[in-house]
Amino acid sequence: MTRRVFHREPESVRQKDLIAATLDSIAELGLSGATVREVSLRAGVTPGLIRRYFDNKERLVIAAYKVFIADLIASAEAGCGDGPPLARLAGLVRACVTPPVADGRTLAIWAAFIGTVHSDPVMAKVHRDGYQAFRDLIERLVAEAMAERGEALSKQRVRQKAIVINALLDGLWIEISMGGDDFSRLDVVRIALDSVATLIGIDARTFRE
Amino acid sequence: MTRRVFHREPESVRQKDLIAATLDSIAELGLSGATVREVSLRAGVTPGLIRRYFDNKERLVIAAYKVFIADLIASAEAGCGDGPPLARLAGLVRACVTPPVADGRTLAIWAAFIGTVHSDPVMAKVHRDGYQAFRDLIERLVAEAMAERGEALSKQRVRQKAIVINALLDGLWIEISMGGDDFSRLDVVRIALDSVATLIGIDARTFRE
DNA sequence: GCAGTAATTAATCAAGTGTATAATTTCGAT
DNA sequence: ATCGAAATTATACACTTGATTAATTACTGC
Repeated sequence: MTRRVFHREPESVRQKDLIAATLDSIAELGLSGATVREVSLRAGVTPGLIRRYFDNKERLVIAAYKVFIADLIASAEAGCGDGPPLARLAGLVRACVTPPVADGRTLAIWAAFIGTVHSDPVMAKVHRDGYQAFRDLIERLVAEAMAERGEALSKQRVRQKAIVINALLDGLWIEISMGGDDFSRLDVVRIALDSVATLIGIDARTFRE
Repeated sequence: MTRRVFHREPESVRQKDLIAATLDSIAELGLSGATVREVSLRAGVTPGLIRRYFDNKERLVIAAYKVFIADLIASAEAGCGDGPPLARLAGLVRACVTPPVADGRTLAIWAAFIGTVHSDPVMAKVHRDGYQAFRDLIERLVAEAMAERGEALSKQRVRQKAIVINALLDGLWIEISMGGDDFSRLDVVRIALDSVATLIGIDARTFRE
């Protein structure tokens, strides 16, 4: 019986491949479908390698969660561009309600992970860190945007606005990604922008640029 | 070796007990922790009974999901009271951001279930039905509330407002239930009410009653 | 009281899981 | 070319899972 041929890969690409295979498995089969065998199969590798690179399956999942969240925030942040604050805030809003952030696959993976947060302290920490990073981003943008308009708000009020905007974006993101509703992409962006404009008390037309 | 003593129960109460045990298991241990053995242990019963009353473990989980969603919507609906439309909408908002709807355990169970929706068609249907029921409720309340204030909106605009309010409530619900932030209950209700008032374009003071 | 029926238990099974380890192969250094 | 170290595979193990079935028990109607 001849063994299967294989070729070596540097540690970084093997890790990346395994994480990608993990996220694929979770997206298609759910967390319970992301078994060691399924993941290694998708990565074109045998189960033993997972142990080599991640020790545990648990650590692989955690690593995958970290990468997933980092990519998600990076996508959102990339949508901001580098214009004036108000435009950056609008860019963030748009990014949150359009692919690749607002997307069925993304939501599926997010949902699978979220389901573990309450009963797994490590996953909880990963979640908390990512969540805080995102809300800090919003908070910063809101503060700068209001300052740009000459309306300096107290830290308290900025924080409250950020909380509400964050909640709205989260909710819209879920609704859109779930795909139950049948609004076109343009509608979605307009609704999101108008709502955020209303919430921070500026003119919708101004905000739409 | 003497067998353990047991007593018979009517079908309805056994089913209810098993479902309750399932939800408890999921809340504390996650979906993967809700094994047939764990559930039957919590229900004070042996694993065989699950098969008798639900055929599959899968059907038990689906039944539990249905009950969970129905209870959740019932809680929200109960918060509406039976006053005028605007007061009912305010009641709904308050209910969504306070226990037992906004609550760590509730969120944990919801999250666990949500993680299965994308890869399980049956769970997806249960979710869709519950989601639609909730948004219909909001849509109805918004329509009546606006009519009460003499501002009759087109179906389209009511629908859009309902989508946005629904998203905001979802997002706030998640934020609050997750418990990461440290706002007091009064703040939460006020923030939610003010935000919804702003979104539907009425005076916040009026809305707070 | 007693018999019969239905609920419940107990025990077992096959399949799938994560993990461990030894055997093999690849590939760079020499 | 070849040797040696490191990456990868193959195999096996112990355990947990959901499912199945036969034996037992509790309750109902008479």
